[in-house]
Amino acid sequence: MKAGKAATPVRRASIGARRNPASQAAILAAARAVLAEEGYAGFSIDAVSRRAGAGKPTIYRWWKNRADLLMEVYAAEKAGIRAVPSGDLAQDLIAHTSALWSFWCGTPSGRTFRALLAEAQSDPHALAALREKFLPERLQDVRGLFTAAAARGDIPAEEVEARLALYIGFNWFYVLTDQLEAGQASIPVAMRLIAARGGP
Amino acid sequence: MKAGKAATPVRRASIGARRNPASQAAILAAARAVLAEEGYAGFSIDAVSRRAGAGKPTIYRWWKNRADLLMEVYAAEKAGIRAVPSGDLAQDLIAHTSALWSFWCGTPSGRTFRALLAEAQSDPHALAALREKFLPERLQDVRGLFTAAAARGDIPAEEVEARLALYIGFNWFYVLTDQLEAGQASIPVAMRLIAARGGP
DNA sequence: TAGTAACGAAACGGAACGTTCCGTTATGGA
DNA sequence: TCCATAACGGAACGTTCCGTTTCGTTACTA
Repeated sequence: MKAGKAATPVRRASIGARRNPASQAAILAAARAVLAEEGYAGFSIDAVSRRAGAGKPTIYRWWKNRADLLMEVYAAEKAGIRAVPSGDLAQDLIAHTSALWSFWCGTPSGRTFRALLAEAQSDPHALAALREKFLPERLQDVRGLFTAAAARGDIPAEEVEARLALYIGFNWFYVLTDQLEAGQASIPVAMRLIAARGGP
Repeated sequence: MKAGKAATPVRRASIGARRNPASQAAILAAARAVLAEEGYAGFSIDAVSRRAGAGKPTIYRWWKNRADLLMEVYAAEKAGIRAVPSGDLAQDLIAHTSALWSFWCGTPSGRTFRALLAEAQSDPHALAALREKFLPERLQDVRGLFTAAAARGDIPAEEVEARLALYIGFNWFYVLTDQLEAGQASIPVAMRLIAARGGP
């Protein structure tokens, strides 16, 4: 058996004068598989095309570039990590971070996310999409934790942005250096600092 | 005049059976210029080779790959940002961060650093070099700020790693999203949180 | 003086990009 | 019922870049 051959070498013929959702699904699954097995280094449109048994034009019919495809691969996996404020910001942040890191380690999503950040460094359009669409959507929940804490008076409202930046950066540092496993002990300490009350 | 033509189209002939330091310097300067003008997207060995008037084998004679060259470009610029603990961790961090962001904005180094992080996402060797050599060297000073604060008893010694991670990530988030200009207001707030005393 | 090795230039094979053709397929409007 | 339409997979396009090899030239070094 050839290494890397998918369980779905099925080709999909045309279904007429409209796009075939089965092709979109097959391409997404193939992209996910390639990222899981090869990482960003092995992620190419050609590789995804071969793996999916799909033509490259079909890929570009659904997504306008690599970054676009990567974002949808990530979004398709980002399952049920919801964050509902409990009244204790530090505990909420610890729980959410643990869940996020498990998600990043237990699925191809950590690699997908790293690929996404890398892609944004060479493609200005990808960076804009990351900043203006992807991140706001993905950070909606965790931002809610901070605004809820500010509404309770636990943290100053004008410090939400800085604390959110601390939170995001903390996660990025560990995922980008591939140190999620070793860094778990830092989570509670860091989250308590981010969630610290303002005044003395 | 052609856009992007350097001020040094000088070719350097052989100086005998030994490597010519002038070639190394010209290549570094060309790499810096390409990164400044084109960013990571336009940074290729071919582009640097053309710009420097040097052959590609000469580049690979001095550096073993792109990441290696990028790291030296960064190191060659990282001039005199020294951090000496003053006795107030928060103030030290604020001062150091302001200097770092000015350095990243006022030179090609911000772009170089982004390129370096991107490169490390697709090249395992680059990631290892980043983690085990580049970062420890670059972070020596700022780590010293934290250990000095711990020695004074201002922060717990066992929290140095987590606080350092918060610090690094904070900077990475703003540089990777190209938001250094807009994010300056967050610096004092974030640094005070990172430097907060432990106990109540 | 003969040997050696770096120099710039050019070309290599391989991979990937994003696009363009091709013949096939099946829908949906006339 | 028929036919224009458009997506399908596949192949090939031209371009760019990688890292390496080959070449004639240059000038130290032993």
